[in-house]
Amino acid sequence: MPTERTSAGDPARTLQLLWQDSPADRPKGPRRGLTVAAVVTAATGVADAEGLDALTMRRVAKDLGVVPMTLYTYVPGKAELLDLMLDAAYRRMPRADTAGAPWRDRLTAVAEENRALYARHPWAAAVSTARPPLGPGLMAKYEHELAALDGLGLDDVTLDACLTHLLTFVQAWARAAADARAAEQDSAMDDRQWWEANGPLLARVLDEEAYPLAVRVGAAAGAAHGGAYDPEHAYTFGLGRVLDGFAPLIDG
Amino acid sequence: MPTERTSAGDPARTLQLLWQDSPADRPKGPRRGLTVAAVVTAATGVADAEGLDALTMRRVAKDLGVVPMTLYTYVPGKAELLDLMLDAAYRRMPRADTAGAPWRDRLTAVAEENRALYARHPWAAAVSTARPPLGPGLMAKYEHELAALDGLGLDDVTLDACLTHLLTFVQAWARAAADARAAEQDSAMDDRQWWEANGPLLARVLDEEAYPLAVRVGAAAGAAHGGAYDPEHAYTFGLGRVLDGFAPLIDG
DNA sequence: CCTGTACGCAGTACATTGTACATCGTACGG
DNA sequence: CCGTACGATGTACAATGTACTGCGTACAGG
Repeated sequence: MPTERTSAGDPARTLQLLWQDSPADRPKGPRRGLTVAAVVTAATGVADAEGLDALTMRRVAKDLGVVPMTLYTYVPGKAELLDLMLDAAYRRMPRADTAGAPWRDRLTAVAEENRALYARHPWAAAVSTARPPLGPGLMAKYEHELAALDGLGLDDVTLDACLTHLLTFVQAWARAAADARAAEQDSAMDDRQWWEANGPLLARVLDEEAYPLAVRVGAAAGAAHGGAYDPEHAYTFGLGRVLDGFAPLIDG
Repeated sequence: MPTERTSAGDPARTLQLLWQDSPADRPKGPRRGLTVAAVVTAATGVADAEGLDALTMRRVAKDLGVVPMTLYTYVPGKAELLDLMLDAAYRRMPRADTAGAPWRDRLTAVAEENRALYARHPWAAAVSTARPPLGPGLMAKYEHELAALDGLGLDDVTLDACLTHLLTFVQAWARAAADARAAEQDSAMDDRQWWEANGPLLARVLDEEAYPLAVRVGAAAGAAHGGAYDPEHAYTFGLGRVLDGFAPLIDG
């Protein structure tokens, strides 16, 4: 099961698809029953509703009423389809204009936009973008987010590093939240039930003398969040730390 | 391809394996040719050398000179095997004693220990620990890392949140670094070659008027790191931001 | 109008995965 | 000395991405 990754296909073909470089309709042959956009939309629908694991070529084809192999006349393969899905998702992101606002508000807005992206498309958090899909969606997103950090006195390299750091935090958080939801679904146990199932067993082997801090802090954290992982708290706390981490660079 | 996840199996059985609750040898039947530890070691070796994708039950069995199904007499399934692998890796982590050192040094040491873990076991970064393997390795790790943050005036809930934030950063960084390496291997192109392949094609469609910041900052960042993603810089910069983010909470 | 050809669509097929199931053989307790 | 419990084996299945092979369609040139 390879990790899902963008830009795993042929660069030229992928870029052509991303920028729709060839609107030149082929006159020969039977009429096309679908469009690339329709395939991307269907695939996104599957991934949104049932996760990346459920995103199979067979499933997308079924939703479109065609046989699996038909998809391959629109898209070179699953890797390129993922690129198209992600760039399209980027393209659809709302981009609030926060020009003139304090920098913390501007960066908070960027974080929120990304959080909303992952809320709408949880699968997007799981995709590795070591080599991003170089499409119009990513470009618009990058330009917009750089603007939120521009003019604060940071040099370009630091500016890029700050943006990467912020986006890495939001993505890591989204992954953790999605993983928690997935674990809950797969095990048919919520966090509380899971701890209730493990706690007594763990207590039998766990030497409280050996792990005093773990027991004390673990209990406190568990009690504070109702015994469960609390994504909301992790996000709020983490974003605060990230912004405080930027302050020395920006405020001087 | 489900996301790799810990604690996906039966809690009771998993905990028993993790804590080796039943050293009671069964007298009946043929002698056991292997041990659970041998299976875990072999599996870790495969994952270390060739990544999680290459970690298949067949492959581990082959390395051990047995038929795939034999593994199932030692381990309930692949999910539990992953738990054992991860907890064992946690158990083997060196834990430096930094008592008395300044808090930044102590947290830097924790970060370094985790970075070393992911350097030795890149697959560990990819495993979701939404529900961690509750074994002796994790407990020792948790206790040790809490100690690095204890006594700084943080309440227990904040202490736990800070540790989570730090570990999330290191893991996210390790994932990015591993993804970059994997992309390089799979595509047989390093970052520079990839950009050389995509750059000219991208230039044809990319309107520089439309994305001035992206072009400017992208060029600057690319030039600074030799045209490639620079994990070392991302780690150093990111860890600095994380620690600066804690400063207001700790230094007051 | 007619026909050749290029191309969209469909069906079959294969390698790879985790693991359920049934079978076989071993070696200790009585 | 032998029954039985249990470890090891081999076969089998469902799901996946996608290569390959046809089949039929519909436009271009005559």
